[in-house]
Amino acid sequence: MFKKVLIAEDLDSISITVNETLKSLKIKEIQHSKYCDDALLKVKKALLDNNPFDLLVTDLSFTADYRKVKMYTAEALINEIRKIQPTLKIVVYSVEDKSFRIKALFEHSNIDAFVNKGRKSITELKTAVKTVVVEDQKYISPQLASILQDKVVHEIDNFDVELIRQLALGTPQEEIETIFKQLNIKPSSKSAIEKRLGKLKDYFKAKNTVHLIAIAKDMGIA
Amino acid sequence: MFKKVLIAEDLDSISITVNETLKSLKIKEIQHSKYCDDALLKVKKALLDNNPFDLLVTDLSFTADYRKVKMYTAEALINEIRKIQPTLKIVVYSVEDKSFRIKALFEHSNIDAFVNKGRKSITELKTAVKTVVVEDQKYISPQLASILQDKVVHEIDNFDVELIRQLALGTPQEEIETIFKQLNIKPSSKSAIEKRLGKLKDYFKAKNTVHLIAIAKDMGIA
DNA sequence: TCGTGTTTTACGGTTTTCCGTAAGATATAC
DNA sequence: GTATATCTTACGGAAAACCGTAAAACACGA
Repeated sequence: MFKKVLIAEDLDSISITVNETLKSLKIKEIQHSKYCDDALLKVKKALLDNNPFDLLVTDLSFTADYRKVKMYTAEALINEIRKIQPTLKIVVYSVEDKSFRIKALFEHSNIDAFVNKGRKSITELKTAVKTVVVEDQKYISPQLASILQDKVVHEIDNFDVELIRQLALGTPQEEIETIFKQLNIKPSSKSAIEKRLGKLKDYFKAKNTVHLIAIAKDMGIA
Repeated sequence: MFKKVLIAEDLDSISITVNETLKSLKIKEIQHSKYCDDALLKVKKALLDNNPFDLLVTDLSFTADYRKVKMYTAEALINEIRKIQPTLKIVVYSVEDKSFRIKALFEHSNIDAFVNKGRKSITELKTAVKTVVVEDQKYISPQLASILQDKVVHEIDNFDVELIRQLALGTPQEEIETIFKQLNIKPSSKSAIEKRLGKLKDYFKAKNTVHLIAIAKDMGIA
């Protein structure tokens, strides 16, 4: 089928099964990293050795532990990888079901597949790998397919995310104005912030700002 | 070692490994449920058959899918189980690391062990099972042991939790007053609510209410 | 029953947020 | 260059949240 695959997954109970699954697909060489930083190193090394990986199967979030690392999310890892090996096929295998994050993965990180860890995800994972590698097409778990059409998600941009992040940090709106001016984020006026906040509350049907942040937290924004 | 174990875990990629792990501990009978509702039925059935389970190994959160079920969390499942088989040994195996939720499991649901899904959790899981069954003692993953001493968590009571829950739902403070009166929660005056809110902000070092709710969400309250 | 301490409620003033309106700035088309 | 639409900022009043103080209610022992 194809030769060299890297698994990035911190949970031992999952990586064992993923490993077995890939073996069953007759993959010759399987490597494994428990940390994003490790994974990046392996991708680099393989490139230098002129024997690059064909596929990366990665989790989305990596828990922190005693080891000091730079990257804690697949988004960060993929960003780095795309700089050195933009064509590497990437399958994300995660429990995450927040539309915002998944949509961004396809649109900004250019991943090839997203498989939702679930009750029958091993079969899905096999299908995803085949779809990506053999058919050279994209794949997303059927139960999540609809979110790619989700309009709301499309309408949130970096400004919104940064605004929500600041609010969640407890920054009062007046201070956000000065912070935005410092960071050169436009618009930055108090009025513009209030206005955008109002729109966000509309989108998410939030009764007030507190409610909005609670919703955003649940969706994985901020 | 001991005979009959039930695994409640919705992710196939994990349940396979847990199953193998328990097998390696020479357990004779292993059953498995992908839904809380199923798990409860199996526990009931085993009791009726006069051949009850000795141990439950369960995940904490179960994802929703097309199937309509009553329970989505181990807390709900354990509550029901405790009514019919209060002495069943319970090991929770979860990625959850929110101090509030874990502490409540030990204090209110009377679980025997909590193992944090992580990079070396399979070994931990084995230790936990042995500790609980052979030594008849409690077990918690070492990296989480400190949270059981966490003072802050101790100081929040039901009133605080309900208050935080309402705020996260976007209920304005004035409405919370009437809701509390309806639910017969005391105190209920606007002033009392404001006062307690102020204390919570102190405890959690929150700059304002929005910040407080963001922190509470991170801790697993509400 | 009274006194004392604690909890709960009431009230008022200040700050922050909310929301509409309008003026100013910028971009685009003609 | 001018008209038109859109985006950004400015302003002001209303609502909500914030915070301190004091009165009222309650709890409990003497």
